[in-house]
Amino acid sequence: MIDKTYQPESVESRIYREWDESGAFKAGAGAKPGAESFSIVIPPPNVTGSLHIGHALNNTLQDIMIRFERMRGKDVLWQPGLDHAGIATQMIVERQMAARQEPSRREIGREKFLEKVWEWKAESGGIILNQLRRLGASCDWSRERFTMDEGLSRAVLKVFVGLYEKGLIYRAKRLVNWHPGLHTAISDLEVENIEVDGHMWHFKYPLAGGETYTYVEKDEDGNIAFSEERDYISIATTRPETMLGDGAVAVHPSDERYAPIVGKLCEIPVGPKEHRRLIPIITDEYPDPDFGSGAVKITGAHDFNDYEVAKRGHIPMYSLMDVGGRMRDDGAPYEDQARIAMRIANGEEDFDENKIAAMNIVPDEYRGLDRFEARDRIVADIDAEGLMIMVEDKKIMQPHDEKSKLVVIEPFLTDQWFVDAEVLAKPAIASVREGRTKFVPESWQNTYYSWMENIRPWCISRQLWWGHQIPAWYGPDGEVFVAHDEAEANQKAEAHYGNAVELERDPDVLDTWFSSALWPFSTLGWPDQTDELKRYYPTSVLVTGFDIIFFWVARMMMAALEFMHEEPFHTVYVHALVRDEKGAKMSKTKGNVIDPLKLIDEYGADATRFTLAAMAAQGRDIKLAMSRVEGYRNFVTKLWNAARFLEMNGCTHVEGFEPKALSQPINKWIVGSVAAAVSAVEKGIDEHRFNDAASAAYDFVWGTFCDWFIELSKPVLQGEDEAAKAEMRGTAAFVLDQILKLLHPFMPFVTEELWTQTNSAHADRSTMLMLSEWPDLAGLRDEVAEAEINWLTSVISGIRSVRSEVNVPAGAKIALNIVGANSESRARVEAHRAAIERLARIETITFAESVPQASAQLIVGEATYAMPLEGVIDIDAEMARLRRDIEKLDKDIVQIDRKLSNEQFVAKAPPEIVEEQREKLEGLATQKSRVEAALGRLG
RNA sequence: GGGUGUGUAGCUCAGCGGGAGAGCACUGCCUUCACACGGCAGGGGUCACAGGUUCAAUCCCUGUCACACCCA
Repeated sequence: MIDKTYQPESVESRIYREWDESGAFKAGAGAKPGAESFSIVIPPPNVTGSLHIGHALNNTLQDIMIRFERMRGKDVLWQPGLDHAGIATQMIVERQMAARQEPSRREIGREKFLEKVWEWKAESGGIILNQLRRLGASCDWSRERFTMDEGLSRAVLKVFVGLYEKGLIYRAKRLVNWHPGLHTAISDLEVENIEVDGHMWHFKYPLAGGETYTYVEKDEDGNIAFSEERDYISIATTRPETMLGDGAVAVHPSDERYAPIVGKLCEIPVGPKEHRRLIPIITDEYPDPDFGSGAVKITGAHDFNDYEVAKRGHIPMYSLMDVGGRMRDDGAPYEDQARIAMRIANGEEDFDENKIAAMNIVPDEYRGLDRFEARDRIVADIDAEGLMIMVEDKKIMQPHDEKSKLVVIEPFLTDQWFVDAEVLAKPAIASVREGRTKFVPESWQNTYYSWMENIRPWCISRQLWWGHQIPAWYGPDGEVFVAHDEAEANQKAEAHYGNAVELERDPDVLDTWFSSALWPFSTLGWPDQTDELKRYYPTSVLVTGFDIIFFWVARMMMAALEFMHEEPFHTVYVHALVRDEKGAKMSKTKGNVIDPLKLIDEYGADATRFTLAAMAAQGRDIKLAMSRVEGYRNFVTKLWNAARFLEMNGCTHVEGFEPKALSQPINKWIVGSVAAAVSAVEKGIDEHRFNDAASAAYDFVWGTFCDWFIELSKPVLQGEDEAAKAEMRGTAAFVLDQILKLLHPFMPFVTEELWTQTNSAHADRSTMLMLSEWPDLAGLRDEVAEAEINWLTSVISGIRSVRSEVNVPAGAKIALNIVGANSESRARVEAHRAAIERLARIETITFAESVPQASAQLIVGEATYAMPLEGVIDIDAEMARLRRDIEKLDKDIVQIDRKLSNEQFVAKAPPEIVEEQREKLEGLATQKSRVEAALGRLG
């Protein structure tokens, strides 16, 4: 006996365990012999992560496709796993060590520290994978992979060495984004520019030797608007502390205001007076003459734009800060260094990158200060000297670390490893251009192109310990040997030097995304040519949010094309971002996060999944409203109760049930309808229109099966005709089975539970629902039966509507007189007499010659359905109702009439459209005359 | 500043060249033997605004306004 109510919390974990223990999640489970493969690699969640609503959506959609294709008999693999999240994980473990007052990682050393990280991973890492289980995700857990696994690490090594040997990975001193809190480089993508309140300071940079010039500003017509003698050039900056590292002042070559002083020297107005550095005034295309004073300071080591200018102009790039963002406190005293810098500025001394890097030109009084404290001191010192022109309050874009959004990122000149992404991007762009990989919705390809076409070198080294250590060894003279392991490096070194030397391995690790980029093939065993690689690569579809198109999708495309020579997936389905009800992005700080686990606790995993699927319309964000979740929870209950009804009415499976051999129109109609619903769901999932698929299933189950079929079945099931009863019971059981299959990809738990509970003598329960075959119901549509049931539902709805509008008490049974019915309608009435009586609350049905006095009247087709309601009926209300009907019909008639009397329409519109309109007009006119006649009988 | 997307019922959203739809909310009626997490019936919209293309525009084009996101 099916329980009175469905309790998701008591069912879900048990069913999940049963699936798992039976091996139903395993790659290829349920596949038909020789089936084509269908594979998805999960976007590997972060090992430190926990399930948020975006994951819930992402994985629900994947699971829908996976379960659907598995039931269709394909050879399915859903590959799960985790990435190692270099920065986040290392931070968590370090924080934990600090909290326990244990020695720091530097004190215990790299090896011991990594042991601790692995311990942490074993204990508390990957919580999210268990949370995915609660959602019902049917991944092949036996194949779980981790980016730091031995196998995946081998893939990383092979890719690194391979790219290095092709010259696509190189080491260079470049300006990178530096995280002063973590002391590591990060990639461009890990930086978020945030608008903050800042200042723009305007300073005087005095000309060398007290020289002067006439500064002239002209208006648009070329007339002199302003003119004065100056002994300085005005420079504006938002980061005064970087002035210390200026290598030049640049103006635009066309800027006439500064033409007299180009090539001269000016003084950086900070530091001990007697040793102030002089820097040249140069021209470059970069300064915008209309912005500020038109002159900009060039600090190559601390600004990305300046870096380019400095490279072009061979301007020295002085590094000012240490790895923690403090002003440098190393090297020789300022006085010595400034002297050398002066000779360089005067062209008296040559310089190279390394020589400049070794110099510390921070004046002694600022050394060791935090960058922001140094800023305050420098501003105060310049102001005290009277060289500050003004300070503006200004909104400035400040780079922050993308994760915490708290630490200000500094451009920092260091030696790092880079991938030459430009070369790798070319084939990856072509793959999408030429349609081998498609984005759904298509518009996301533009995002992909714009990123890929302007791609910059990818900084892949991180100054961390947790991650894949870079396979590069340095000889005593700094010569680099990139190799798969130390032995190979030693061989290479020996070949290079002619004798064995001591090598030192690069201490840095690779960006986590470097290993994630290999995910679609490294998880399948590459670099080994495994059976799985052959079966499941390339994967079928990648499901992801737009926010990692750059981080991940683009990089997987590049890596796969380079090493597999084939795209990693045919389709990239980009799903929506889940927002709160008001459309705001969910964030912990705003406190508007919806925890999917709480949703599952409260409404069940099925309702949670169904909601996400039903709202996953392409190209639009999801604003998640609780009322929707509640609505779909009700849907789960509805299904449950429908199954209970069938059970209570003996609707069990019939041996050898054949849906094509039914005799009763209701049964023919419902099997045809479920077939249509199955097609609609298939189409929706195939086209990644999950909301269409979900609503097709919902509408059929609730609106057709429950609201009509079950109601229409009651008179039969409770009647005397045993043959009709038997056919209906078999049909009902059959249709319920189809419904369970149809809904299973969306609502796996409740459907699996009902599949078990509706087991009976002749039911096909040879497998669990999860591994059962997807319905094949071709050829079940029956238009004759459909027309008949449509007629029946129109008559019943019509009568109900009339009753309600003329205020017939809901419980009152009334008489029905049918006038003017043709033989078809008469036959239909006879066939469905019991249903009409029951569902429309009719006492007796009779065929009459004329409409009785004081009747409410309904027109369906050619016949009039009269309800004599002498004494009960409100004649005025009935007349008003009929007049309203006529008015409505009139409005439609006028509209179509206008169309048809337009010669242009008749001449130019397609003939079938014109014909359709004519037929519609005719139908409306007939209907109108009948309603008018009905009205006439009352008046 | 550049780009992308979105403005449709009170709310959340489908539809996207030929009759304006769903869920929730709302109104009325119904404790009818699957389900009140229910049933039946109903009200509610110049489809942001202004032009244009078309026989025909919520849908295509242009512009305006508003909002959101991405990139500088």
